[in-house]
Amino acid sequence: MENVTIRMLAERLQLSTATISKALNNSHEISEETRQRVLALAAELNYVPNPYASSLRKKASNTIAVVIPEVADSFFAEAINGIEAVAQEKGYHVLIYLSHENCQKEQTILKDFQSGRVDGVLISVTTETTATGLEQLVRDKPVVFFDRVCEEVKAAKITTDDAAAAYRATTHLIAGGCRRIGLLSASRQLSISNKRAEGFQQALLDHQLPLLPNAITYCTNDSAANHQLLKTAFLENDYDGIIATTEKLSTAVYEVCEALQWRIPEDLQVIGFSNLSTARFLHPSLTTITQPAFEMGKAAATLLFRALKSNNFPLQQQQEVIPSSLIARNSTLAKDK
Amino acid sequence: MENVTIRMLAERLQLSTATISKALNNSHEISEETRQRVLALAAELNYVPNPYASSLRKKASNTIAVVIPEVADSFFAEAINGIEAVAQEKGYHVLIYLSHENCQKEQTILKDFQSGRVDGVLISVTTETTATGLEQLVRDKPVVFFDRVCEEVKAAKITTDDAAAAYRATTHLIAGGCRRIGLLSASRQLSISNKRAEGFQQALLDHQLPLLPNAITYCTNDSAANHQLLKTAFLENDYDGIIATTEKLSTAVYEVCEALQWRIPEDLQVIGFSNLSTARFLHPSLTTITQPAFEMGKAAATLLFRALKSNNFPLQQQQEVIPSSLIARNSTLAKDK
DNA sequence: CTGAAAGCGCTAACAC
DNA sequence: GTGTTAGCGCTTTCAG
Repeated sequence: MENVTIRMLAERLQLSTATISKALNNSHEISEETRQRVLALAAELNYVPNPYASSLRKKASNTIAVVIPEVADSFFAEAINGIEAVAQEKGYHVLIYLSHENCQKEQTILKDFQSGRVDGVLISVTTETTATGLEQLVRDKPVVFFDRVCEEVKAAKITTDDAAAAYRATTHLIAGGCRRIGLLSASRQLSISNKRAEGFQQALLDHQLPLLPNAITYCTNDSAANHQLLKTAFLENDYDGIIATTEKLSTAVYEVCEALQWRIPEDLQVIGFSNLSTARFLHPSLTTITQPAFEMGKAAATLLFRALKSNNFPLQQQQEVIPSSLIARNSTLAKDK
Repeated sequence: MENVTIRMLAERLQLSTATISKALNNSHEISEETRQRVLALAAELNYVPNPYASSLRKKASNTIAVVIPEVADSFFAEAINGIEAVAQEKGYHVLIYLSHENCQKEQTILKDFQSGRVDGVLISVTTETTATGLEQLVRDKPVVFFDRVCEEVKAAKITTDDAAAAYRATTHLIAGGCRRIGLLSASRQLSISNKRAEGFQQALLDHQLPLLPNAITYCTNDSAANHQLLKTAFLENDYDGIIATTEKLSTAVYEVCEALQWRIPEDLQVIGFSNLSTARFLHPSLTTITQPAFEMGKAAATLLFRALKSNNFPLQQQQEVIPSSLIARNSTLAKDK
């Protein structure tokens, strides 16, 4: 059976394609009676509209893009959930693009968006991203950054309280008796990484603790390389507390401690930014800064759809900070928050 | 700046749109010289083709759909990674749909595929799915099932060695001294669940162990309900070993054991189907059946693209079973494999 | 090697 | 209320 088109419906009902189109789109200029006839026949013939014909004509695709570095990270997985929930409700489709922490790939992806393939974009940038390409994208169409935002670009942003979270994490370690605290950062560029570093430094300052010369270790995307990097850093700096600012780095700390036979929390107290549902079952259970991943995805999508619905919504000025929470467990000694 | 179209290029170069189109598509009927001129101007004006116009005309979208129950599960997250890697390489786009374990939602999603929005579909069905709708889909366009396949439908399938894995898991528990083994199943319908159950039963049989009347607990998608269900099952059946056939159920077992103050592995040995990278750091470290998630996604996508490339590829007959592996850790007592 | 023309399926003006 | 017409931007015969 070949595809049923609006034209076939028109012929069968002795109506024009325009009428059919309007009837199917619940236009108010169509009488209830013909509307019903059209709908009935459409159902009978199992008519399914061709989205591309419609998109071409309307210059709107009912599709949004989600661009993230990777998906195998609880944060992004949950964020996608939040995004998809909203999109499904609004009848939008979700195209997913993984940049694999590769700025080049990200550029290629962004370039494609100039085609009109998507009506809007939700993006969390790579660790290497600069403003290049993003400025243009934001000018072209509705964009909402979430979590890993690009500071330089004026655009809608959903973030969590990065600096405050790191401040709290640091304070928590200090309360647990740590004096030589290290921070593992995912990037020198990423504003959220820098904010976390700032919160960390401020906390040290406020508690009259010196910033160790090698307090901050900048990690890469290569887990084997990171392992080596951390091992060296741990041995050289003799940390008594560490803050891992990503989920992967949190796991890496456990691996390295195992390799070095350092006990957590006796030899090293650990706090990690992580959304792992199993954090409480780790050995020892991991004290976490848990980000509101699902909510952030949902908030970002909601914002995007508001902009998609009304043109005069000042999207670029929207900024939302959703607080994270510190959950104290056994990888740190301070029991309060 | 309004969108650059093929027509604008044509006017500027005093050529026809047909020539431009051919030049851009590297048609061999175009002279190298004009091809270069066209490409140069396209680059200069930053021409980006409209994918929907092209799709409408060609009746092909260069887009595939991935339909999965959820994304917050390491298995699916890794599978997406595998899929996306292949798709990106082939220049395809990936639409993602979450069925949220809801058969109704899944139906709605499948229905949309009749529109020609996607050229092919990769799907892992919900725990409730029946053949309804799937038969039609498979008739309509290339489809590859992965992991959670639908037995009744004749179609390409990528699975892991479910029965064998469960058999091995059971044998492993028996080797560790378990005599009252329970299995936590995600579904009564799902063929992979049933195969796991079969492998389990066969192993008991082969080792002359009786199948407890309540050996198999069928869980739901509601984690609170599951928690209660497991608690009751654990107390009533006094298991000494348990096989959790999904990642979520594995975590649930840890939760319930904590609540009941049962020690793992002394009171209950646990083995879980899980791809969690942190399995080795759980307390106690979790013995797992680890599925080749990334490979399965990759294999499924590769198969789909083969079908998309050549029409006479007998896609529906393709079946691939990728073995899983048992990784013995401290939640079970047997140390061999 | 290049171009003219026809249309993919749908929608939006504008008539009637 | 319904129909006519003219495309959206691209690809594909088929002529030349």
